[in-house]
Amino acid sequence: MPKVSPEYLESRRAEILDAAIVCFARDGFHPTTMKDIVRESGLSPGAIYNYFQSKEEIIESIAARRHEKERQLVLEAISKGPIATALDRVRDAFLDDLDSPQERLRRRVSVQLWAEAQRNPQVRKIVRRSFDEPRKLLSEMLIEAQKRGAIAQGANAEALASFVIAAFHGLVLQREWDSHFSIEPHKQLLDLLLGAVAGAPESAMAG
Amino acid sequence: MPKVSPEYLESRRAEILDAAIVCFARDGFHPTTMKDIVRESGLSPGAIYNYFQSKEEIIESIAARRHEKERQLVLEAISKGPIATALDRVRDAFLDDLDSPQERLRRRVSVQLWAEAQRNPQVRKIVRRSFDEPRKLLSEMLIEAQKRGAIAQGANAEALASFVIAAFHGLVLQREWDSHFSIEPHKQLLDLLLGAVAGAPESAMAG
Amino acid sequence: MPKVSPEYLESRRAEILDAAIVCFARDGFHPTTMKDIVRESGLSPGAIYNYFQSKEEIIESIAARRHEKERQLVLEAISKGPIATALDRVRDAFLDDLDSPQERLRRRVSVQLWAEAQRNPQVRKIVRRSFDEPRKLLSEMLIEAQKRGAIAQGANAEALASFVIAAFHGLVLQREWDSHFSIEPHKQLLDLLLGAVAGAPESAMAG
Amino acid sequence: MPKVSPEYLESRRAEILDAAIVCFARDGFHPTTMKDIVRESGLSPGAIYNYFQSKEEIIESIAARRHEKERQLVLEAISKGPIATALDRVRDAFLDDLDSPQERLRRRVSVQLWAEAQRNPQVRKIVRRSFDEPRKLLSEMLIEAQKRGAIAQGANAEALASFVIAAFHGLVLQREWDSHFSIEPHKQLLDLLLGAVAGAPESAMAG
DNA sequence: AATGAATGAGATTTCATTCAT
DNA sequence: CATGAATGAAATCTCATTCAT
Repeated sequence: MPKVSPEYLESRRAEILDAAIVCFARDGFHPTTMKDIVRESGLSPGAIYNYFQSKEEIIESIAARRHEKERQLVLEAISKGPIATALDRVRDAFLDDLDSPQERLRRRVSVQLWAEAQRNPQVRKIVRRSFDEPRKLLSEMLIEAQKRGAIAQGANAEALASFVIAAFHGLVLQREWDSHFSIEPHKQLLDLLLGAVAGAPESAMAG
Repeated sequence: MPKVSPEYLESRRAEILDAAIVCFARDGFHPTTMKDIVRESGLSPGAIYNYFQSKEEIIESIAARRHEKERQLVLEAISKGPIATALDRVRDAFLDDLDSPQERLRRRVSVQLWAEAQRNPQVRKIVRRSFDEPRKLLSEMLIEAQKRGAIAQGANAEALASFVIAAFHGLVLQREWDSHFSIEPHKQLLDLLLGAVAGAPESAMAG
Repeated sequence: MPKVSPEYLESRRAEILDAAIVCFARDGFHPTTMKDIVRESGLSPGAIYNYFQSKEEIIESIAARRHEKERQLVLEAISKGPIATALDRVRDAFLDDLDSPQERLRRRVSVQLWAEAQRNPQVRKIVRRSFDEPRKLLSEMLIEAQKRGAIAQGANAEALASFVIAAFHGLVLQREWDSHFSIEPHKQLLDLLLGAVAGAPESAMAG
Repeated sequence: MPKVSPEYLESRRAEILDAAIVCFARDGFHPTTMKDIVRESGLSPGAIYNYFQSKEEIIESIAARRHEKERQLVLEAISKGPIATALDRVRDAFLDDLDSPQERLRRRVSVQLWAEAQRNPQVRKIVRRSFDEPRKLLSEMLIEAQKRGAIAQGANAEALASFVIAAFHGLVLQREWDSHFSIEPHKQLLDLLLGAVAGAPESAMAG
């Protein structure tokens, strides 16, 4: 099976990552063995090592792909409509797929990545970026909103962006572990908070 | 030859758990070897196995201890002052020690536990409880506040409790991975949210 | 589709062997991978396997080629001049190229072959021949010299041939590993020995 | 099996090295698997790795032990008798055990070490020393002999030492691979050479 | 003839756990 | 109760070789 197209190679890489995600979501990075990934992917060990240098590199590639995916999600949500409702679109983009099985699988792996970031510097770098960049994008958007007067001048845009992201991450966890979880009430609370910020007196919001 | 006091036994167990936490916070559960724990604790492998049946049991004990600790934190915060300011006390109890090094160590292990819950049923049970019980305590308190009229009647107490906890969990992650993190602005946003809930019209809060 | 000249095939084989020698001289037979040889030769794995059935066959071909080369060296040195100075010519033929980089590369592979002969019967056969045949050639030459009276009658021609070869092999090793090595003094010692043998009383040389 | 004596540990190390030597002499370093060593030693893989960090370290330890052994052999031969016959004793010490099966095993491993020195820097260091140090010891002895007038003043002591060692190494190889090998004639040739050096005119021996 | 992706047996090493002392 | 050497199943990764194209 010689000289195949770059697209073929890329799709093989993706296949392997998808198989690995299934395994990692089930068992976590370390208890998952290469044999598990071999079984799930239907390839041979050697084939996998033709595409990735090590298990670590698979994990790091998943982290990178995940990060890129989220960045796109934010960027698209922001750009794909009137600026006034951008935050709503971001909110929906993230919260809505908390219920998609496919996405839950990936969110479980995100939780693994938060844990893995503690020991793997490469993963840590990507996880840091996955916190920093969305916060920056969101907070730029909020500053824009302030300029338009849609949000109180005194509001601390960066903190608000940060807080919204924190809430989202916390909800990811609850989606997994809290037996009473449902999305809708949290959306309303988020809106309530944003509404409150919109009208907040300066003193309440100083950074 | 045996015959030592139960207190001695308990303090030995605690020593081992403390040593394990140091290791787990650094490397995660699975990459940490029993040898690491042996080194950190200064005990021998045999000694450790006299107190715990397995590495899994150490992890589960840490999860249980952690859970119990948090439950106490909520209970104390609620009971140790006027009910009107209980939520403030809970908020402070949790947020303030996000900056204590000792506590950060333990929070890092909490992140590991979220990941581990995916594969270890025993840990999952404890993690579930650590989501459910605090939510229940908080939401009971909020319902109490509603009865007193301190919060709008229409507010969805359970969702609010849940949301506050989600935000806290998200902040634990940011404390670790976001390079711009500081607590204070988030406290203010939390207060803003609670203030908004207190005065919210029923329609905005229907569960 | 095949149909290429035997010369082409032979030159391809030689290319591969040359590339392999570079690798083997650097890393030894077993640590050298086929991938290394692929890289060094610029061919593909499949191409190499069209010329050799296995890595072992490459090693054995190198051994055979090496052996043949040395046999020629002795034969030429002996035949290319007056018999009286044949031994000098052999001596020079072998010692002089101990300083050629090309030849050092090949000598390094000879050392590998000595080691490999321990486990690979085919290589062992060739290595044995590479000890036996030159010894035989040399010793026949010495017997000739005895008949002419150039060497004492009592001299043990076979042992002397053997000893001269031993010294040469030892010098190959020293050339590689002894930091103080230089050829010239050893040539003189060899001459001194041969001179002594020429005039030795029978008693000193009985086989 | 806790807390055993350092002697016990040392003897276990030696056992492992002895088992490894048997395997290495049979198959060479790289084709020998850890499983082979496990089988030969009767220990478990884990046990072996309690004493050596890697297979490489086993090889290096064998090299070091071998080197030390030879150094002792030279030192003892030199010091254990009248200086006038020291060279004879060295000669005998080395040549005589070329026929001992135990020693042949070890010599086979020496050949492996010469090959291995090409790629393993640690082994190379030891092999270099095993060439340099004996040469130095021998040549100091020869210089002493010159001072006493037992050897011609003009003789190049260092080259002679070097040559004698080369011959010995070459004989190690022949012992293994030459089907006609026997020691005795070579001893006589060595003596003849030394005798010739003893009486050589200065011009023939200038370094 | 050439290519190079795929194979899969097998190599080295680790590590949770045991148990003789 | 403590020790730590020993165990051995299993993990990650390699690499000679094949074969569809």
